[in-house]
Formats: sequence, C-alpha cells, structure tokens
Amino acid sequence: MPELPEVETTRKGIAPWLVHQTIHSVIVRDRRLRWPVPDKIEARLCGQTILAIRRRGKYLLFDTAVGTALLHLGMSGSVRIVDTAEPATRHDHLDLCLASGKAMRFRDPRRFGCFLWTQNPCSHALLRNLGPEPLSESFDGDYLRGKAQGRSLAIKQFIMNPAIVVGIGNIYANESLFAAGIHPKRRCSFISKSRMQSLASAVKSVLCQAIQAGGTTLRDFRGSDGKPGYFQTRLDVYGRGGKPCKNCGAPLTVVILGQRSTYYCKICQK
DNA sequence: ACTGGCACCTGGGCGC
DNA sequence: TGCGCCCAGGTGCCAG
Repeated sequence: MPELPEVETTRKGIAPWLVHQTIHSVIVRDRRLRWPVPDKIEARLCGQTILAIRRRGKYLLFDTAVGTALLHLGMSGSVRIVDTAEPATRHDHLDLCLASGKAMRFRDPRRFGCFLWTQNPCSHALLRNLGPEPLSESFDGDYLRGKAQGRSLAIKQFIMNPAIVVGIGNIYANESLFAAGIHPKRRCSFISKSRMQSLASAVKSVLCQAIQAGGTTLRDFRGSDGKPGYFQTRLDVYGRGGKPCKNCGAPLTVVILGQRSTYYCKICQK
C-alpha cells in the first residue's frame, strides 16, 4: 500500500496528535506482524513522551528519551487517530494510547508491517543500509550514475531498491520513468548522466506532487484522518495498461518485471 | 557482489 | 451465490 508519499501523509497527519504527548498504555492485540512485536515494547513505551515522529524511507520513527519505536506499514498497513474508547475491529493490531484519551491505532490486514524497538535507529539492521532520501540534495543524476556502474539490472528494479534510494515503490517507479521518458527495462548502467538527472528530477517532482495530493488511494489507503489521497487521479501510467498514453495517445504496455506489474509507453519511453 | 525468485498474509475482483 | 484463481501499494532472505 504505502510508498513514501503515503507514509509522509501519515506522519504529517498523526504528528500533531502525538508529539509532546505521553503514552498512557500500549495495547497489542496481535504480535504476529512481519516480525513479532517485542514482548517488552509496552513496558518501554509506557510513561514515555513522544519527542518527535520522523520518517526514514517508508519507516516511521517514534522518538522517546529512552529509545525509538519503528513502524513500517508493509503493503496494507494504515494508522488512524481514534478515541481510546472506540472499539477495535479485525486487523487493528495495536494502539498507542495517550494520556489525552486519543490513541494511534495501527491496522494491517496482511500483517507485512512491523512495530519494533531500538535504542539506536541509525545502527538498526533495517535502517543502516538504506540509501539516501529521494527528496534530499544528495539524490541526483551523478549519484544514480555512480551507483549504476557495473550493474546489469533494469532501471526500474534499480530505483525500487531501497539500498539505492528509499521510498520508491511500484506506483512511483512507473510514474517517474514515464515522466523521465526512460524505458523501465533499460539496463541501469547504459543510461547517460543527463538522463539520470532527468530521472532524479522526475522522482522528486512526482513524489512532491503525490505528497501534496495526500498520497494515492487505489483501494484502501486512508490518511490518519480517514480521508483518501487523490493522487490516483493524476497517475499517467500506473494501472492504465491498454489505455492511451497521455502524451502520444498510443496504448500503454503492461509487462511483468521483477514480479511487479510494469506500465509504460513504448513510443515515449526509450 | 549482484541478481532473480520466493516467502510472508489477507482480501477484493473476476470468470465460470 | 459460490468457488477457485489471480492480483495487490513491500522487502528480507536464500541460492546460484
């Protein structure tokens, strides 16, 4: 479900409700997420004040004075602010209950998400090998060109690799490659520096626009206020196989690449 | 070191 | 209406 814009939309939505608030209790209804929710996490979090909520790639980091909770939404996860008294429904796996009477409720039908505890996020195994943030200065054509040297895989798989750059999932990989006019199957090492610069710019532009639109709601993504995003109305290629290219009118092609559906225009993308 | 493929899990949509 | 099949926004891990 969530790529960087959806996670950022979630972060912005929950931060005003959580930051500087004290955690009154933690309710874990199902510990069976991608990795088991640690037994000690309730004790670690109870009584702590949330100092900040940060995002690193698709991870949300809840900082306290004694450590940081890591939340990943997986494919189907979402977070809402509820009244503590509101009854939980199926797949509502955990609540962070605040002294204010509100709670952050995490729901994840497929349970690919995770909720973990770390003393030092920088050195955590899930975070330490992540590439740069796509919206940072360090992410540019030179960086991509350097990383692509000597590698044979397709550009789409390359930019979806979080060790190269974080936050780009299937939707935004497709959209960014279309915007940059690059064929998703092109070998990453064969792409010139200037075209890599176009790609980096396209990634930034697509992600910024999606964040402004509150993310993409294909089926069930909701911001923390329960409202859907509306970037799906602006998708140029994702989910539009056979439909006309918005640039040239030719029917868009769909192929499977790395087990993911891949949409592109064979006229506009080379 | 890189690459491709599998695994984890539930639910929605489709064709028959 | 029901069943089986395919697909889905992610990513760690394994073998080659």
